[in-house]
Amino acid sequence: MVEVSTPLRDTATRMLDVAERLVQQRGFNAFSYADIAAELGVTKATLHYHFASKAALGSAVIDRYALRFFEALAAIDARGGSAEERLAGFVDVYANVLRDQRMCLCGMLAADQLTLPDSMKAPVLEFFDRTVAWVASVLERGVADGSLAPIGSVTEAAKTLVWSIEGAMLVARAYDDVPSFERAATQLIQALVRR
Amino acid sequence: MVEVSTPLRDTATRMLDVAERLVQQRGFNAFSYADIAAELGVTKATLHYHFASKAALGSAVIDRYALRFFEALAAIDARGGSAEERLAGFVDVYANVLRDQRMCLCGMLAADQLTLPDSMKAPVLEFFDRTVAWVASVLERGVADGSLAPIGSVTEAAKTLVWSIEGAMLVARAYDDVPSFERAATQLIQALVRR
DNA sequence: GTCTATAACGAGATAGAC
DNA sequence: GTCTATCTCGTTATAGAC
Repeated sequence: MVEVSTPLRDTATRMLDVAERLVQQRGFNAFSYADIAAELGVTKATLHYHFASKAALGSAVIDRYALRFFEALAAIDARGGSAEERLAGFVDVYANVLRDQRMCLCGMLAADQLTLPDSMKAPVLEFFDRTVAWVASVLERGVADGSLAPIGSVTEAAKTLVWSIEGAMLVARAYDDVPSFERAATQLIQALVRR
Repeated sequence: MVEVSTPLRDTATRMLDVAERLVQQRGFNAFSYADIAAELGVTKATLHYHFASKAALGSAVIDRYALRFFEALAAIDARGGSAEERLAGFVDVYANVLRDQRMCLCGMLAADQLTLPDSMKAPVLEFFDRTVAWVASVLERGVADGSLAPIGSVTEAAKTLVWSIEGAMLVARAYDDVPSFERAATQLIQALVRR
């Protein structure tokens, strides 16, 4: 029997929710335990019980974000569709984050890279490695069926697309201009389509 | 007669130098007056004499950075050359910043946008507006002589290029991988070349 | 123009009661 | 699991001597 009096999300989970949003909106160095505590209506000491240090909290935020992100990419694959449709789905994952006035978590952490706790540095790069690998797999499919014609190697083209989308997201968010992000992303994909 | 005993750069200028580098490397929220004071061998109080607040310092950093950046773009124009050559020169400006392990100042501040002092927010967006306008002028030239064939409008293509280069720079810096930045930028430009 | 000294506050983190 | 209370340190900023 499920305990019905259990809150929908426990404190640790709600803490991750708030921390994730604050990192995406403000960066790792521009939020504090006090910010989260105020929002959740608990004390800072409570938060330290769940995540002893800010570094531990940050690592947990990355882990959960990456888990969900790559689940979303797997869902795109599961849906099937052409390479071009999959790339559109990929862009839509980013657009949905941006609509929430958030930057990609790892794009934000890339900006903070030099000041991050050591334990957080590698996971950020792994996120990009895996993302580029997924996009490369989509480009492979498009090259195989003749629908896509990237300029350099598939891996280089994937890297260019992912890194570029991060930049479009970064600047579009500063303008609070989601449509411009979508136009830029569409242009980047069109550059890969055989014409 | 020039005063020869004058230091090569006065304190205010050296302060701007250090602050600029720290913003580009660490972000606006991850450096302090104490960091600059330690590096220059003066006290924090001395720094507050030159720039009363961190917001004033930040604004001065943006102003000087923008001045130099658009001088560099003007120099590219003065040199003449094809649209493609001018875009290569544009990318080289960014690559030289990246070689110093720095992010574009305004790209970094775009990440910090939500937490910036109000006085710094508009200048960051103006930097991007002006940069896109310059790139658009180069694309116009390329379209006019038939060497370039951007996918959408010239302005949209310029926006895509500038925002994408910011992202390539952001992620490449996290990897400390300048060659990958240059390959990505080359691909972005190639996508604009008539083939 | 630079200094010493300090104010006023917020950060991350811990001890120990409940 | 959450609280109160506290520690230590770093932050921006100012007053006033030199």
